[in-house]
Amino acid sequence: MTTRRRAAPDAATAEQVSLGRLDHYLGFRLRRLQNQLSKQFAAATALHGLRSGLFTALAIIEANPGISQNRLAREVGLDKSLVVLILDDLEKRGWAERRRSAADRRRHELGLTDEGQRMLNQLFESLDETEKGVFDRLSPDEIEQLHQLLDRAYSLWDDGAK
Amino acid sequence: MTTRRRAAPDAATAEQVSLGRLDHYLGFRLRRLQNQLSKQFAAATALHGLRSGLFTALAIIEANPGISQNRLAREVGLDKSLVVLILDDLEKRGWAERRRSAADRRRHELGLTDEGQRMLNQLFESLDETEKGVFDRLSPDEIEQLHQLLDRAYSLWDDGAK
DNA sequence: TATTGTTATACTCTATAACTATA
DNA sequence: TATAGTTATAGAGTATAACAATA
Repeated sequence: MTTRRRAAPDAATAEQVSLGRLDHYLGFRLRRLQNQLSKQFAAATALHGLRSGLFTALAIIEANPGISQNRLAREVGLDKSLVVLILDDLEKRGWAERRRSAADRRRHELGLTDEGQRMLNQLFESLDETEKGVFDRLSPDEIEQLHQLLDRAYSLWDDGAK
Repeated sequence: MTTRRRAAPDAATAEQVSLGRLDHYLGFRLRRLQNQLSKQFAAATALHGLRSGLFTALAIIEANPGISQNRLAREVGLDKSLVVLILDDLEKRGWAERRRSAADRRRHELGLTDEGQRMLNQLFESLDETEKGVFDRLSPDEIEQLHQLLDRAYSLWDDGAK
């Protein structure tokens, strides 16, 4: 087991701080790595000042043109009232549009503008570079392994709830 | 590649929503899995109403008895003013104590109470069960693989910053 | 009556800066 | 002058409930 950051058991006064039992949990390592990744991505896209959830919303709309705000909310795991704010933001930027549905006039059908599509492509490029940087030390095989392990671990809990 | 949640490309009206390009990024899978994990853990410990950062702080104090608030802050990646609130909370619960340092009277030396130690043990048991549940489908070998891959990917960015 | 989107409200989380007491 | 801890404030992020329009 790798213990790079591990110091002596009670080295509170020394330079290194021990992680103790935390170091043996996947949850901790998952969070730690994901934090690094999202900080890197936020830094790479800082000039746009993207609010949280905005990038994901953009990507889901791209993959599901015409999706309603309600379904989008469920998919990103946010309340529909939050999605209203995200859509307000996206429309203000000119990256997405609400179109009243002809079939069900309560709904909005969501879509990207050309500008939004260009931005999304650009954001995915930033994400590509970020991930390339962070996962530098892993071989393509190992990255694929990681994908599969994460996917299998998650699929158990895909209960469609919330 | 596993595509369990993948629907037809533009199936906005069908039951399944496509994740589109997101599905090909480790950042997305990391976040998704980590969300599940932390929701499960929060649910398992809901009766205590633990504020965010409290569990981690407790674990770091256990592993580094006598640590200062400043070092704790750096280790958990929060501002020292946040750590004040967490310590207030921990003391109110009777789980941790601040003791004025004799060597440097500006500092507090942090430590767990017996009650805090018992609680932490109990919380780690909950975490054990949570992880056991979530990573049910992975073999011990695969779990160890996951540990190592996550650890190696992270260590690149262990720059001690912030 | 139920659902989609909206608004209002409040609560948590976090960052920043100013303050105090010690060094 | 610098550091450890504290306080106050403000800004995000999020959840909840009430509401209007439509089904």
